[in-house]
Amino acid sequence: MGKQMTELLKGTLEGIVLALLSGRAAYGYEITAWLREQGFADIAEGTIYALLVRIEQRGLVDVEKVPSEKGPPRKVYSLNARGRADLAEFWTTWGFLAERLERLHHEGR
Amino acid sequence: MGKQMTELLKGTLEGIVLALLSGRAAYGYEITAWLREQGFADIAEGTIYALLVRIEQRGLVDVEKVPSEKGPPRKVYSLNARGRADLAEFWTTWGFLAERLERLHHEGR
DNA sequence: TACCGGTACATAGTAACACTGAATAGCGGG
DNA sequence: CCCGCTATTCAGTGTTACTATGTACCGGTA
Repeated sequence: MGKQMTELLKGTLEGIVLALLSGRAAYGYEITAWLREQGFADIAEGTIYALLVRIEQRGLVDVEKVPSEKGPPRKVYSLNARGRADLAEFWTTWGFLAERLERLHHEGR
Repeated sequence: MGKQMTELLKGTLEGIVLALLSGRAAYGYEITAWLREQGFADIAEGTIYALLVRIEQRGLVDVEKVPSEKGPPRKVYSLNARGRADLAEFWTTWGFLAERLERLHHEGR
């Protein structure tokens, strides 16, 4: 993956995962697979698991262990109230940034 | 500044500065002031100077020392060919990300 | 039985970046 | 003569994503 993408993902990736979880509960392996489908081909599993640990420790998600038919038990994450508040704040921050970049891009300033 | 903004700026700030320099040459103090005008109120001066050192060492900009009437000499940065190539790549990467986030935001997935 | 591939999670170490807080230095005005 | 504005630099810190593994459970197959 490009170095630029790596740096741009810092901060963004968490928002992406929170946004996904706002739609439906999911577990790490599933999230990784979904990201790959979305075109984020090279996001390492370890990255996602580390991110999930972080947002859990910050109290943004609720966790439930669910047995799997095909392997070790899944840790299913779902967004709670604090997570939704954090996501809303993320969209605000992102919107601010995206607006300014869009302007920069098209004005060629 | 919000922690989210701090993280979102990683990678983005460099693109912003490169975009600015693609329009006109500028020096650190001036860039900081311009960013504040654009609404990035709390970007530390030290951050910009460190960024300028980085892009200079990567050979994305040309530097010229210009005496100032009001203080120590200015280091004026201008985008060169490699910088323009890097900026183009940045816009591609940014576009990919922005598109996916826009979709996530409006589909509520 | 023994092995392998797919599922699923975890972690130690590294690199990159923005921030904090301070120091240095030139210049003009009160 | 010091204060404020201009202008740059740097050491130390925290956060994040990546690399590279390791662990573990399961079903199928030779």
